[in-house]
Parts: sequence; C-alpha cells; structure tokens
Amino acid sequence: MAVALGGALGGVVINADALQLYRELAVLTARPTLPDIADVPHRLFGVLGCAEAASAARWAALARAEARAAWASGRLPILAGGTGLYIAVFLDGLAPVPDVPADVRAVVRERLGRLGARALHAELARRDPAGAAALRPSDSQRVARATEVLEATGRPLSWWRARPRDGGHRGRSLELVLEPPRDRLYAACDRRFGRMLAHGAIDEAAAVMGLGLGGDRPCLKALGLGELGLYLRGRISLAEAGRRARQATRNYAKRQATWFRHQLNDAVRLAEPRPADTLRRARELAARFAVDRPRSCE
RNA sequence: AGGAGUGUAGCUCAAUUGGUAGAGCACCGGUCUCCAAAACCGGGGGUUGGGGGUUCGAGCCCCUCCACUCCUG
Repeated sequence: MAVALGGALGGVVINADALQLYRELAVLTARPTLPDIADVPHRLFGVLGCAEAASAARWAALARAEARAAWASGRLPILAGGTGLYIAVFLDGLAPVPDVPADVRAVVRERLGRLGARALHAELARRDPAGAAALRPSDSQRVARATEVLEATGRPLSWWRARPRDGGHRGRSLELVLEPPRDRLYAACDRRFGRMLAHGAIDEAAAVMGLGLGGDRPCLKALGLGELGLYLRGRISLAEAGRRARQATRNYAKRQATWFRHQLNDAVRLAEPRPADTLRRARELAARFAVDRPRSCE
C-alpha cells in the first residue's frame, strides 16, 4: 500500500517498524526487497546494527528528519509500519524525558531480572508513590522504565510527563489503517513464516545468533528469531519452531489490531477489499489530503 | 475375533476415598507517552463419547453401545 501510494503521489516511504530498523534482520522482518523499492525511495530500513538499541525517541528523531527531507525535495512522506507506539509518538510527540544513560539502564534491567518486577515496584512505591500507583506491580517493562528515569534524572516519570511534549503532527497527517478480517489476517500470518524459510530465514537467524549479543538486545525479539535459535541449537524441531513462530505472529497481529483500533481514532480504516480497490480508495483519500497539504511539516 | 487401555473446554491435561468440573495454551476483549514484533490485564466457554442402572448424590461404581490406541492371532 505504501509503495503504491508513493508511486502514485510521488512519496518517500519511511519505516515505522521497530524491528525493520535492524540491518541484520531482512528476511525475518519481511523488509521490503529491491523490486518493491526500485520506484519509490525507502528510508530507515536496516539502518541500525543489532548491537544497537532502537527506541521510540530515537526513531522519532530519525523519522522527523526524513520527513523534513522529503518535504524539502517536494515529496510526500509516507510512514509505513506496524509499531503503534512509534506512530503515536510521531503524531503526538513525546514527554521531554532526558535520555537514560546506558549504564543506569543496564543496572535497572539487571535488578529487574534478579529481584523481579514486584520488588522494583515496591521500591518505586516508596520513592514515587503516585507513579507506582499508576502501574501494575506485574508490569515489568513500565516499572523498569519508571525506575530508570527516576534513577537517572532524580525526578519521577510522572513529573516529566506533565511537561509539554516535543514534536507532534496530529491533525496534519492522514492516517490509514488496514483492517483485514481476522480470519484472513491470521491466514496471512500463517503463510508468512514458510515464506521466510524459503528466503533464507534459517541462515539469517544463524548469523544473528553468531553475533553473540546479550539476551536483552531489542533486535532479538523479532518474531521467529528465538524459535529458529532453539531449532539451530537442536532443542526443537523445525516444525515446532514454525508452529511457535506462526502462533507468536498471530498473537502480535491481534495486539496490533487492538492498538490501531483504539489509539488512532481519526484514522481511515480500510477493511482490505481487493488490492486494486484499496489502492483506488487510498488515492482518493490522498488526493483530498493534497488539497490542504501543509507547506511544510514543521 | 480375543485381550488390555483410553474417551473431560478448540488442543494438552487436572479433579482428595462417589459430594453437582479446573488449569495452561488457543480464541475474544482491553491497557499502552523512549527495549513496543515489548510488557501487562480481563472474559466467554464443557447436557465430562451415547444410553441405561446403583446411590440422597456419579467425571469417578455397574451394564451396554460407539470411537480410537496397543497387544495377541
């Protein structure tokens, strides 16, 4: 869809997917391949090494720069991808929380692994009662985030969130959500892994495993990577790896559907009719959008 | 054909000596401001293979039929 729109409207496709950011993950993230991208410029695909860690803020800064560059060259920026948080951050901006130093982050993660989320939450409750009360003790990810921000800045996360947000383009963009019927969505999920295998997913997984990265690297969360890792170490059969990867893909698609249904209220929803119809519809929408297209994305 | 065993939620399995069925996963729904392909929360579900019997009461005991598995021929 993004490529079709980009071709029809003179656009640049900008990746809005947390995992397609990683260079070493091409097959396993179904990154667009050459025939697709020949006619339309693509940005932010495979631009980080797996040794690095992406974040919403880091991506947003890159995406804003790319969007500006696209406008400057007279092209329409088209963000495409499945990471709801990233898109939300692009649209609404982010609280101006300073970057948390890597060592602080590492210490908090280590303690999380050793003590568990509930223990960190109890500790947070003493230092930032309001912030802790807003979090479930079992929510390891957010408890760790709140802890590391407090640790690094000396101020609770809630204090930072009360400040005005940086950036944001809400109201100056057109949002399209592809919403295929659930059975077709799941069927597509099931087909995906087999296709990846046919395109060298096993070799790619072996190469990534060979990097010897720490177990907490974001890039290791790619669907199917962990499963193929178990297969490569002889722990499970390839059939079992496939079964688990397909299941994980469906579970993820379900979460995406929930996110996009509730977090992008103004989006135009396309229930995926035949591709030609969808494209025509999208062109109409984009043409309408072009009439009051802002002069710059600043 | 004979012998043995098993049939409980979509799947894999639980259920103290008979006291009117639970869990994980799936599925559905939801949360979401910096690891988000993450992290977390909630929900609906089963005339316990069919029929009959014993009993105050049967997923548990008895009879019978059906299905599947294994063994022997």
